[in-house]
Amino acid sequence: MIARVIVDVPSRQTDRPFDYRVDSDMAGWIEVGSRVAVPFGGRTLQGFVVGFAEEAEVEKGRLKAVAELLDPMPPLLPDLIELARWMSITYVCTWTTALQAMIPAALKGKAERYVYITEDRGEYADSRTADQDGYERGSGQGQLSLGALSLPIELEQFIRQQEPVKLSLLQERYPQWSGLLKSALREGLLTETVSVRNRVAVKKVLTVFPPDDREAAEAAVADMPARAAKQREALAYMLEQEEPVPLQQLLAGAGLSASSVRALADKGLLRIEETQQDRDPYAGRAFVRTEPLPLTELQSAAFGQIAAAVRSEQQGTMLLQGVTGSGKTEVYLQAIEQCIMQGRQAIVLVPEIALTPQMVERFKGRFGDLVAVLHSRLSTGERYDEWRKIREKRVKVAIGARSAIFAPFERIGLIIIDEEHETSYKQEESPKYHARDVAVRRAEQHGAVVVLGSATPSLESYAAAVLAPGSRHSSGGEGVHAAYGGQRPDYSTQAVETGMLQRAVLLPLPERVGGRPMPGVEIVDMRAELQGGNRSMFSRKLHQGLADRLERGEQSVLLLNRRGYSTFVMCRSCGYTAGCPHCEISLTFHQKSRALRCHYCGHTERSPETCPSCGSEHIRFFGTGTQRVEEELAKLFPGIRVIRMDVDTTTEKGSHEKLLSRFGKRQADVLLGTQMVAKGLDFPYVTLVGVIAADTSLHLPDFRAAEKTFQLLTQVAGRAGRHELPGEVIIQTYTPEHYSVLTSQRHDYESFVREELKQRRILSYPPYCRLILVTLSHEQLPQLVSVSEKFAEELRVLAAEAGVLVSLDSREADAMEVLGPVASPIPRLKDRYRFQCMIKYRGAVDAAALVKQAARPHMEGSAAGKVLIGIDVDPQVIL
DNA sequence: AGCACGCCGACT
DNA sequence: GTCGGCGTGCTC
Repeated sequence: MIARVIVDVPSRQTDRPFDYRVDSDMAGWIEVGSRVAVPFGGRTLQGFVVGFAEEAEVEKGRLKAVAELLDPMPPLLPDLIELARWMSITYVCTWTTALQAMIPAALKGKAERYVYITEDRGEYADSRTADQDGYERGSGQGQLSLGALSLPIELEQFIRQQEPVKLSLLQERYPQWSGLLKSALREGLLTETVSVRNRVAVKKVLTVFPPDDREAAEAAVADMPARAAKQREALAYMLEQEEPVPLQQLLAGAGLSASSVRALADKGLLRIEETQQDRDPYAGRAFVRTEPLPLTELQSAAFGQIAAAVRSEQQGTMLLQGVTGSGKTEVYLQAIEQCIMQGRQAIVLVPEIALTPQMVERFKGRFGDLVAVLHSRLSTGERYDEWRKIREKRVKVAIGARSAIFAPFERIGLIIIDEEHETSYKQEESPKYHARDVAVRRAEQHGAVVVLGSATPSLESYAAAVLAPGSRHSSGGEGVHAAYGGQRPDYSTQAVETGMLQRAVLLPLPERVGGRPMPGVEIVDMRAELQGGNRSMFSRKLHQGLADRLERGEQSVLLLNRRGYSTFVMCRSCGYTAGCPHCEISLTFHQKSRALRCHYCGHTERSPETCPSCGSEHIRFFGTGTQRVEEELAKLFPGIRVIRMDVDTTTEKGSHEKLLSRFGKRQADVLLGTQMVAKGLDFPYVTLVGVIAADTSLHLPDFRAAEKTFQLLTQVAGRAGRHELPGEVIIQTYTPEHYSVLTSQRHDYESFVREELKQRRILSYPPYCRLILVTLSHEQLPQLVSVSEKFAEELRVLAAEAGVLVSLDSREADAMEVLGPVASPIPRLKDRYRFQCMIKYRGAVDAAALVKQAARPHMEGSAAGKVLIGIDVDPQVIL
C-alpha cells in the first residue's frame, strides 16, 4: 500500500504529493484525510494523505515508510482534501497552506526531535580504547566519548537525567555545544527519535461513577462508622446520581476532600476514571428552549423556496435580501430544522463581530446540544473540542466565523452566510480565500444550498441573482425590480461575470417584522456649517440631537471611521508632516500616550514638541479621530458618559462584549466608535445615530469605496429606533450630493445599485469582469521596478500566446487586460516598496494560472536579494 | 522550509 | 594546502 502525502512545507517546490510505503500495522487505519508523520529529506514532518497509489505507478525501492499515524480518526475528509486542492489553484497558494487552514490549531503539530544516549554503539565499542560498557572514563572525568569526540560531563548528565530529551531544549540550554551535539548525532554517540505532538491534548478529568453495586453501597452507607462521616456523605450523594460526576464538582459541591472519595474507591464502592472532557465555553449557561415562530407571508415564501431547494439535494444559491429587522434569522432557523430532519448538517457563517452570546443563544435555544460554535475568541483547546463535536458527528449545526466553512461534516444540506457583504469573509493572509466562494464550491460537492443573507447585498451577489444570464426572479420581487421598471436592464454589450456562481435566486424580505418604519435620516452639509461659522466637528443639528438625548436620558451612537486622535501632524511653518519611517504613510497622533503611531506597521514614536525639521513650535494636529471626538464631547457636554470602541480599546479578550454590555445597561450616554459600532447592535434606548464624517470611507483608493460607504451608512442607520422609541439618524458629510449618501438616506438599495453598476460598467470593474491584484514588494526600489515590469511583460506575453490578451471593451467572450505596474496605494510598507499589477479578465480565462506562471522565475531560488512577490488574488469577484 | 553538495577567499 | 562563504537543487 502506498500513500500519497502532502508534506507540511509551504514552498512551490514541495507543492506536490510524495509517495510513502504504508506498513501493514497501519494499513487498515490510514485513509484519505489522515494526518501522518513522514521522513522527508532527513527530518520528519507532518503531512496529509491525499490519495493512494498502485505499486506499479511509483518508482520502487526508493520509497520510505510512513512513520506514524497521528490520529485515530482522520481529521480531514476526502471532500476537504479536494477542496484544498481547488483553493490552492484558485487562490495561488500551496496545497498544504490550504489544508492547514482547515484544521484547528491544536492539530498543527510540529515534529520534535528527541535525543538519547546510544546504548549499543556496536562496532565502535571494539575500535576504542575504552572500558567494557562502551564509555571511556578519563582520569575521573567521567566523560562519554567516542574516538576524538567527547561530551562535556554536564551535558551528558543532563541528557541521562531527562532522556529522551528534546533537541531544541538542549540547543536552547547549551548553545555553546550545538556543534558538538550535531557531531555526536552524526557519529552515533547520541540517537535521535522524532515524534509529532499535538499542541493541545484532549482534556482529561477524573470522574466519579455512581456505584455499580447499589445494594452494597446502600449497605455501606448504613454501616459506615461515625468517624467516616465524610465517606458516608459522599457515597450517599453518589447514590442519588444517574450520571458520572466530575471529581472536582463532587468535592466542591459537598465540601469533601479527595481522600474520602479515594477511600471509597479503594473499597470498591465507587469507581474513579479519567474521561475525556470537552471544554465547553457555554457550560453552566441555561438556554431557553424556543419554538419556531409563525412566519409572515414573505418569510414563509422565502422559507418554502429554501426548504424545497434543500430537499432537491441539488446545488443552489439563494440571496435572501432583507432589511434589518425583517426576520432573516427565523427563516434560517426553520430552514436548518428542515435540513436536520433530512439527516443532513448545516453550516452558519456569521461575521466574527456579530458572533455574540445573544446570537449563539438563538441557535442553542432552538437546537440545544446539536450546535457547535467556532470563533476566534475560544482558546485553542476550546476550539478543538467544538471542532471534535463536528467531526465525531455529535452535532448537526456549526455556527462560526469565516473558517467554520471548513466544518468537517459529511453530508451538508445547507450553508447560510449571514451579512454576506461583510468584508471579514475574505481572509487577508494566505490562503486568501473568500468564505463565500468556498461555500459555493463546498455546496457543489455536497449538493447543498447556499443562502446568502444581507440587507445590502454585495454587487457581485446581486448581479448573480438579478443580472446573470438565466437568473430567475422570485415572485415577491416587485419592490426589488421596480427600479428597473420591472425589466432587467440591458447590459448585453458587456458580459456580467459571476464566475462560479452562475445564478442565484432572489428572495426579498422588504418589510420589517411588525411593520416598524425605517428611521428618518437627515443629511447635514458640513460645508454649509463651516460657512455659517460653525468650525466644530459637530453640526448644530447633531449637537442639538445629543443635547436632547442627554436631557431625556436616551442613548446615542456616534460613528467615525478613524481611530486615534488626529490623522496627521504638520508643521505650519515649514510644512513638515510626520510620516512612518517604514511605510509611506502619515503617522496618527494618539492623545493618551502622546505618541505618533503607524496604523499599518505599528511603529510608535514620541510626538514632537517642536518641528523636527525647522524647530518651530507651530506643530498642529489635523484630521479627526475617535479620541478627539471623545475629548470634544467631554468639553461640550460636561459630565457626559462616553464609551469609545475601536481597535485601541478592544484588543483585550472579551473587552468588546464588556463595553457593549455596559452600554446596554445604560451606564453610558454615548457609544462612540469605528465601524464596529455599526454591526448588529440592538439597544432599545438608542434613539440617535450620528455619523460624524460619511466621507472617510468614500475617497479610499478602492473601487468598492462607494459600496462600502453605502453599506456602512445603511447599517448604522438601522441601529436607531429598533424598539418603541422612534429613531433619528444624522449623517454629516462634505459631499452630500454623492449617490451613496443620498440613496442611503432613502434606504434605497435599488437606486444605489443602479448607479453603482453604471460606474462599474464604465470603468470595467466587477461584476463586469473578474480581478486579480498582484502586489510585488522589495526593499530596493530600482530592483522592484525592474522585476515588476518584467513580470507584467511576461504576463502579457503569456496572455497573448493563450489568445486572451484582448481589451475588455471588445465583444470577445474571453478577454484579459494587465494594468500596471504602478505604485501601490501604500507605496511602502514595513520597509518594503510596493508595486502592483491589476489583472482584469472575463470568460474562461485561467488568469490565476497565468499569474502563477509569470511569477515563477521571480519566486524561486534563494530569497536573499530577490524580489519576493506577494500574490493577492482578489476573490470577491469570483464568487 | 532545511539540508547537502559544490565551487572561490583568508587562515593553520 | 584546508575551513567556510552561501548559490543551486532535492526531498518519496
